[in-house]
Amino acid sequence: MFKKVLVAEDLDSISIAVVQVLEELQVPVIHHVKYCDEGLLKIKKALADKEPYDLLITDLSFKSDHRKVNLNSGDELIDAINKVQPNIKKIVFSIEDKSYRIKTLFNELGINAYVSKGRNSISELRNAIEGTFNNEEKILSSDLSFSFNDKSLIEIESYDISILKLLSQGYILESISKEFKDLSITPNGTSSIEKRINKLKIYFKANNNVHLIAIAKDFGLV
Amino acid sequence: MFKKVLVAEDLDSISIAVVQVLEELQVPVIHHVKYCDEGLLKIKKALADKEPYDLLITDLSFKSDHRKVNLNSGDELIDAINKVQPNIKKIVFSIEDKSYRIKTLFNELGINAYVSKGRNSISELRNAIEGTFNNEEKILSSDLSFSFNDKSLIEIESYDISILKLLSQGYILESISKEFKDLSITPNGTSSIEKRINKLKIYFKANNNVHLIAIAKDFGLV
DNA sequence: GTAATCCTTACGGAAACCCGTAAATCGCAA
DNA sequence: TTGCGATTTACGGGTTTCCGTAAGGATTAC
Repeated sequence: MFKKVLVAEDLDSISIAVVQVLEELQVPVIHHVKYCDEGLLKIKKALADKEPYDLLITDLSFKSDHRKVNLNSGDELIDAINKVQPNIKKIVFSIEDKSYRIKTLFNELGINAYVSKGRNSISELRNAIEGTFNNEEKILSSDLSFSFNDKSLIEIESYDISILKLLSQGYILESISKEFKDLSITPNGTSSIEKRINKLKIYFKANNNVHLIAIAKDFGLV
Repeated sequence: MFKKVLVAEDLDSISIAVVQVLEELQVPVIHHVKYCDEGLLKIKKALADKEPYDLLITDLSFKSDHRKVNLNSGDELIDAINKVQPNIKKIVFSIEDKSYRIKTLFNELGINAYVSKGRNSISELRNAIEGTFNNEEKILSSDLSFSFNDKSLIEIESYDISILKLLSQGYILESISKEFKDLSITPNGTSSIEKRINKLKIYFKANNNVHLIAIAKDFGLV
């Protein structure tokens, strides 16, 4: 079993249960942080001491409070860790259940397992830890039923996300066009952007822009 | 201390910790349900058996799964319980931290304490349970700093929420007006609704309707 | 080398919005 | 009843979205 595990989870009510699972699995060294920044520090320190962690279990969303932080989310934490210790095993344990979000975690951040917090997530988490230790690939808790071949949501690319983001910030078509020109993102004609928004509206069955953004928010795209 | 407590919480990772707290407080009977419907059933059963619960601790949001349910949220559960056992003490334990939401829980559903899930929520929860037992009123976990006299968000009433809801569902002004006429909600002229939306835009510093809905979503108003 | 296709951009009219002003209605008190 | 103030509704013009059509440019097929 893993020898040294780091848990990044802000909610104390949840971390208790996670640590319990690790103890049951006889992991000798279990560390727990409530902020992403702390997590990165511990990883770096352990590397410098030549006693690196072999597993990270992290949440995605962290509450913000008075404390000023650099890393705001589990995504950012993983990204930062990948730069210093890319070979560490990574399990994400989060409430998120949108396939779009989860797919990018596997494909872009190279996580080993995803467990969604739910009614039986503790046993799912245990399975994921054991599976990861046995080098299984792309472990998904069983209540998530989407397939990695499902092209439906993966077709929505970062270009679309950018449009949705700007729309949700109150930009009008013309401003988006200008912004894209400044960032040299193409296509950037108002008409092309308009067409793309139209496709999104058809795809999401939205009546208008307002509706579209509401749906995008529900899907966690922005 | 309380004699019989019901915990309604779908995430197993959290309920473990909540039950632990209750055990530490020497509560003799602790029951736990993962669905709101079950919760209501247990309350009714206990009443019929003349052994009613004296405390309810519930989450607000419950994940939906294959199971068909009547009650979808903690709000609905509390509302239903209030109809059969209004005198039961009620503590809400949720991630939600928007003052608007929390105020309505106290004012309209008559809860006794609100604890927001956070980095030290377990001790906060313990305090809330003890405070509720000692008949303290309107207990709020300490990381929530808003005051009940703060008029800023409470001014947004259900009328505004209705408008935002319909907007987020893709309704145009005219449709909203018609809908309000059907439901005999006044004012219902397109112009009045327009004006109200305008106020909301000023209040939330939104550039347009799209922006407004994005903000409303972030605030958890819809 | 030409044609077919796709992608980007442009244009125009109708619908919906945005925003200010003016008229109508309602509640209340003199 | 009358008059006043506040709220609700109506109206109008400018802006943006919405949606179809089409021109220009790049890539691919033949």
